[in-house]
Amino acid sequence: MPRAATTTDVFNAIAEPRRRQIVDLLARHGALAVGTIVVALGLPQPAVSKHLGVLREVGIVTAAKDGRQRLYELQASQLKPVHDWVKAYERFWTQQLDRIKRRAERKAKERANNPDEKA
Amino acid sequence: MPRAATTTDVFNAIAEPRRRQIVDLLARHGALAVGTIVVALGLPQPAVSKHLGVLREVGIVTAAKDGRQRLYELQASQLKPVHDWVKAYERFWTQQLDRIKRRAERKAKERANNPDEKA
DNA sequence: GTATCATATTCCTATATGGGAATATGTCAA
DNA sequence: TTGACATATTCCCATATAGGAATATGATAC
Repeated sequence: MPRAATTTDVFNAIAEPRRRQIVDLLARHGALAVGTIVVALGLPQPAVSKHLGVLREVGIVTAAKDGRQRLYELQASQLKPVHDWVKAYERFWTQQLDRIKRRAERKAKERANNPDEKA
Repeated sequence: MPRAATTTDVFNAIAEPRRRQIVDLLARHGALAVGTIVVALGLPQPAVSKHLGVLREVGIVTAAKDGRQRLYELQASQLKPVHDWVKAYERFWTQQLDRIKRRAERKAKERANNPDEKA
């Protein structure tokens, strides 16, 4: 079996760096025309259209006609499954940071109590 | 250009549902032998070994020899980039939930004030 | 209608799968 | 050494790209 299609779920859709760039861009600027994205990312227009097609199929973006342009808007809520999954691991690095922080504070306190002691 | 390799970055590595299952399993149970994962997920052993190989290559897991077994341990901190990226979008659905909640509360208050009014 | 602008689609290609089967490697036990 | 056990690797295949080039579609202006 080959790899699952990028259009089957959000995890596959955002595995592509360019698609994440498009998402980021739409998050910063609201709805954008394809041409704007083309200019912003410096990619060929067909490439952008294809990536938008993938994002559209999984629901991460929606398109609205506007004259001869098409405005794409982010539907960020579709990213929630990714957030939910990875959030479960948040504690692993925040704990790590906490440990480092506490150790640093303890060391500082030791230094304060014993100013002449060597490391 | 084909799709990027699953070993190029964490986003690609976790795009595979089975690999996320393995990550979840290791998160719940600490270091596990390959055979344990095979039994837990009901996958063929070579499949599990291959997925572990991908996860190992991007650093999400590490392997330690233990007799004739190999114990795989999660390195959850490697998932931080994913969390960092998607966290930026958290506000989109929490805001949404806030709005829904506020609206529900407002409606409830209205009903309390006008018990006989129709919807 | 015709030319033009904006976007989507099609066709092609090289490549990266993920699964299954078979096999290789490595380790321990007798 | 030999055999059993645990895991990794190799080979093969069907499928899904992502990019480039060319073209199709759709809307607007003239």
